[in-house]
Amino acid sequence: MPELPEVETVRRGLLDTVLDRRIDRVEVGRERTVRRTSRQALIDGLSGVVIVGFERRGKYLLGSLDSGYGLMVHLRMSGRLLVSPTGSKRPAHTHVVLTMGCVELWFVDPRTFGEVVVYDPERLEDEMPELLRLGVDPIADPFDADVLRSALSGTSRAVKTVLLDQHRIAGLGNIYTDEVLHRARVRFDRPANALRQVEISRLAGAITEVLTAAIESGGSTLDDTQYVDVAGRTGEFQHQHLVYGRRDQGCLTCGKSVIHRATVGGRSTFFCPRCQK
DNA sequence: AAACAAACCTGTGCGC
DNA sequence: TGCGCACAGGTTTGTT
Repeated sequence: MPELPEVETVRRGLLDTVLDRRIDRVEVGRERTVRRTSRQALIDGLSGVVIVGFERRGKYLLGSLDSGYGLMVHLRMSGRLLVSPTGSKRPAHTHVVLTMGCVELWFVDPRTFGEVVVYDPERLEDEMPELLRLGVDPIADPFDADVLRSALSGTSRAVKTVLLDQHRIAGLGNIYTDEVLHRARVRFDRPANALRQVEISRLAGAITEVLTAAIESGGSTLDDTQYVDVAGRTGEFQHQHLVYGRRDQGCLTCGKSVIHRATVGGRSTFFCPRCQK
């Protein structure tokens, strides 16, 4: 579910609600959520601790603890972080609860693909190796056509597949990849290393513009309302989707074709065959 | 190297 | 109403 704009929206919500609050109680329901370490490791790592910062790398949410340790949360497909008054009724699938005085932070995750981990930033290679392998973050890092050209170089895989590869570019998922390719007028199945310079420039511009606009809109909430921010509010960027989920509907860009659906790497892909070459 | 499938889970929506 | 199936925003792993 959540891609870069949704994770960024959650990050900003956490800065406003739980930053600098001491964690006085840690509850872990489903141990699967803390499978990388253990229930006890999370309790020991967070009890009595203050979260003093939140950063984001791609879809990874990273908290800094006053103990010197780090807190990593990945929402994967169905994870949500919600902040509520202490004692509120918890939704189904609430697997972790951090009580911080008058508020509680809940990690809710029906499909249990998500993760919550306390790690030692000095031992990243052992404890959070994937963080070291993430590619450029188009919002958090300097990003332009040259950076994108390097990220796309050396592979003939379909450009959509490469944009989804978190080792090359961190943060794009299935929704935003399709939206970006449409706005750049590039077909999803073009070999990444065969794009012309002008196309790479359009793509870089579209990535920055779409992600920035989506963050301003608080992310995208689809019909199932799976994604909401820490206060339970929906995003609004879905109203600006031009292709995602619009199979057989008229193209909003050219008005002359309809949106087609294909499958790439097992993922649904939406595009306009007339606009995207 | 790349394409594909399966794995991890639960919920929802659809056709019948 | 109920049943079975397809499908879902992510990522890793293993197989052709």
